[in-house]
Amino acid sequence: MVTRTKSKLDPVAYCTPVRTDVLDEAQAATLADSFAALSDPIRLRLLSYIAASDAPEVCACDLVGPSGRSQPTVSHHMKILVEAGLVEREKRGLWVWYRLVPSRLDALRAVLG
Amino acid sequence: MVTRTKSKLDPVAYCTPVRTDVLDEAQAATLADSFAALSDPIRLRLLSYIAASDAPEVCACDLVGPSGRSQPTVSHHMKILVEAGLVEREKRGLWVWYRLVPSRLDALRAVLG
DNA sequence: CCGATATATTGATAGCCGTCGATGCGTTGA
DNA sequence: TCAACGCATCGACGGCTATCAATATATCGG
Repeated sequence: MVTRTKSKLDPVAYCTPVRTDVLDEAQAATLADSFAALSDPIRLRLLSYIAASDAPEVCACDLVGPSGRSQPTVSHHMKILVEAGLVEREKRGLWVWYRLVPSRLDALRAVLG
Repeated sequence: MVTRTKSKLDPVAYCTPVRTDVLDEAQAATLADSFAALSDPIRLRLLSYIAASDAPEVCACDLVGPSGRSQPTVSHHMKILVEAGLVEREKRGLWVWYRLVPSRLDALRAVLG
C-alpha cells in the first residue's frame, strides 16, 4: 500500500520518508532544496534566533547585528528561508517581520523519520 | 537550566534544537555540514535506496545503476555521506558495503524539533 | 606474478553560492 | 514635496561543488 495521507499543498510534507521508500527524482529535488536552505550556518542561526524569541515575530532590523553579516547578506539569506517555506515575511510600515512556519519544520522532521 | 543529556561523541546530537535556543557559531557550523550532506538529490536518493533495502547493507556496485551517475561520482557522494556520519562503509574483498547510521538520522531529526 | 575486477583518486571544467558595496524602492514624518 | 530610514536588488568577486574521463589502488583467481 502506497497511499498516504499528506497535504498536497506542502511539497515537503508530500514527500516519502527517506527511510522507508526510494525517493523519486522529483521528491529528491524538492527535499534537497529544503535541506539546502538549512545548510548554511548563518541561516541556521537566523532561524534559531527567531524560534528562540519570546515574541512570535522578529524584526529584520534585529537580525543584522547578531548575525555578524551585512544587511544585504541577511536580506539574501532571509529570502532563501522564505522561499524554502520555513519562514513567513510580513511588511508593516518601514519594518519587515519574520515568523517561523512550524508545519514546514515538522514536515522536514517527518521526512527524516 | 541549560544542562542536557546528550552524547558528546555525536556532534549533531550535542547540538541544541533549532527551535528552543539560539545556536552558537560552532553548533551552527556542525549542523550546516550535516544538512549540506542532505542537500543534494543524488545523495538523498542513495540514502533512501539503502534505507529502503531489505538487507541491512547495500553493495556500492548496486548504487551506480539506479543513481544514473558515473562510478566516480557515486563514490564521491558516498564519501560525503560517510564523512557526515550518516552512512558506514565496510570493505570486504573487492566490494564495499554501506549501511545507515540510524542514530545520526535520529539526532538530526531531533534538532529540527 | 599477472590479468581482471571493484572502488578511489586526480585533474579539469562549468555552474552555483556567500559576501559586500553601491544603488534602488517604498514608507514615514515634517 | 522632500529628506531620512529600512529593506531589497544589482554587480562583482572568490570559493566551493558536481560531474566525468583518465588513472591509480587494492583484491582476487589462476
